[in-house]
Amino acid sequence: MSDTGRVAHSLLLVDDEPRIRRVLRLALEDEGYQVAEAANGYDALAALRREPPDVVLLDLMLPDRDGFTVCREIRRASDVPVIMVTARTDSHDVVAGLEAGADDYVTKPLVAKELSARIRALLRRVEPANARQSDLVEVGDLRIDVPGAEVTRDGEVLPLTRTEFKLLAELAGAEGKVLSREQLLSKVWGYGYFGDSRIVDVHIRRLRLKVERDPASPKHLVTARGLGYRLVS
Amino acid sequence: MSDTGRVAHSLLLVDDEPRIRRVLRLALEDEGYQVAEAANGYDALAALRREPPDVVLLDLMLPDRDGFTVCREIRRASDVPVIMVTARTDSHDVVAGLEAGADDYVTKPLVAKELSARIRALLRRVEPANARQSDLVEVGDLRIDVPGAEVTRDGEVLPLTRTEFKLLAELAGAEGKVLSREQLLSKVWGYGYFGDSRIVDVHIRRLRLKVERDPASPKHLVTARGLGYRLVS
DNA sequence: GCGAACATGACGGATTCATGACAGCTGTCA
DNA sequence: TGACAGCTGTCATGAATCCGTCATGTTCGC
Repeated sequence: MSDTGRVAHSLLLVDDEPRIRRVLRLALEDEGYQVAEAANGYDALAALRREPPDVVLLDLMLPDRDGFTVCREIRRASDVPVIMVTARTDSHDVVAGLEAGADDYVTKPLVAKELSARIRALLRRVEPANARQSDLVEVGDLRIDVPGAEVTRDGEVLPLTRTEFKLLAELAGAEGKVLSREQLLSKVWGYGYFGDSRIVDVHIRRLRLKVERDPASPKHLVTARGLGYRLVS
Repeated sequence: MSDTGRVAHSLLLVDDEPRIRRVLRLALEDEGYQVAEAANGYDALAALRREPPDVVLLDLMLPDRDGFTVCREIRRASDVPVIMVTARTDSHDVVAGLEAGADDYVTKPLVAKELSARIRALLRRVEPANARQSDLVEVGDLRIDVPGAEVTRDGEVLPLTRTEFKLLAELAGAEGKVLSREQLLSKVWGYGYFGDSRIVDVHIRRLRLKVERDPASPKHLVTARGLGYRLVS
């Protein structure tokens, strides 16, 4: 539960004013965060899928899209914590921001210590949920070693590729729940992948060929027709 | 996935001013929450043990102990979401409140809509972790695993299709209440569906064939002539 | 007994998924 | 650098099965 020995938390700072970014970045780095920047909504979404941060700090006034829209777009594929950081203090904006999916809403001028405290409070709430994925998952005769990126059956290592492993690990982390193609796409391929969702089918097949004893009638990687796939013991 | 049919969320309102409690209670009940009250830290902790709420609203100025202390005491025994509600706007207090374990910190004078939005944002973040229990519905000898999209009887999996499953899950969520064809149409088929409502009959039949031991005289999926259908144990 | 409401069985179109093939890309190793 | 193997995403095809509709039979309430 404690943060000892943990790597610095990463933030994505989205604001169109270079000066504000600079000030905030310095203040936040001072607080021990690792800060990435984006100047508009488009860049933010790209950065998000390239390297998902622990928290997004989102300004409302952006050159391309407004922050509400960007927030909704983020939420469409990601659960990343979002804090709206803006000069607009009107209560309607606060409500709109939170309704758009933001977790918190703070107004400029900012006090760095307070922002940092709010980030910590949010991380405290979110971290346990992320940590819930245990390091070793056993499903039927499969042992999935997540940090080791290795899957064994009867002590024998199965030669999975990276994508195959990430896919299997996601399904294993969901404890038998059905995951839709879209969920799997955003988790395995990353948020913002726009290709055909049939790619999931293909990789499920490749996984089955390696993981299932009889790939023609899969026991573990089960199809939920019209819904997605799930992993069962 | 949706909250349809969910009971109201419960709040515990901790403030020593009866007048403020009254105003807040009315405003929050108006927003659809179920509100309990406590006038001091001692009562708050007792109420928390007796009947844990979904969210605690905690004033800083309390007659017995200050809010920071109460918050820390709450945290010692519970992960319940806490929002500090206070007149003290000083940034140091905000930081202290959040460091004491609060999830959010809002200052009076309050805008009910904003407070409500912040409560919703917090619940949105917390709910998925708590949701795990209500995911499994048992009706008679049927076990309906909603996230797993699976129904079992005597440990045996019933091969339901997507529509059949959604239909059964809706009926199961209503606990013996009669649901009209129109209600079922809008919940299972979605609001935009304009076809014949007899489609419900057909799927009820298909469900009976798979779910009922004697489909000719259904025990669970009961017809309410002229009204709709209901699921009974 | 009559009409309305529901049950039943059948059918064709539409979805959805499995499967195998293939070309582009990436990283590796000589 | 160039060859090469392995990984990835795309596509076409075919099979399975699901779904909405309809016609007809049955039951229920009055």
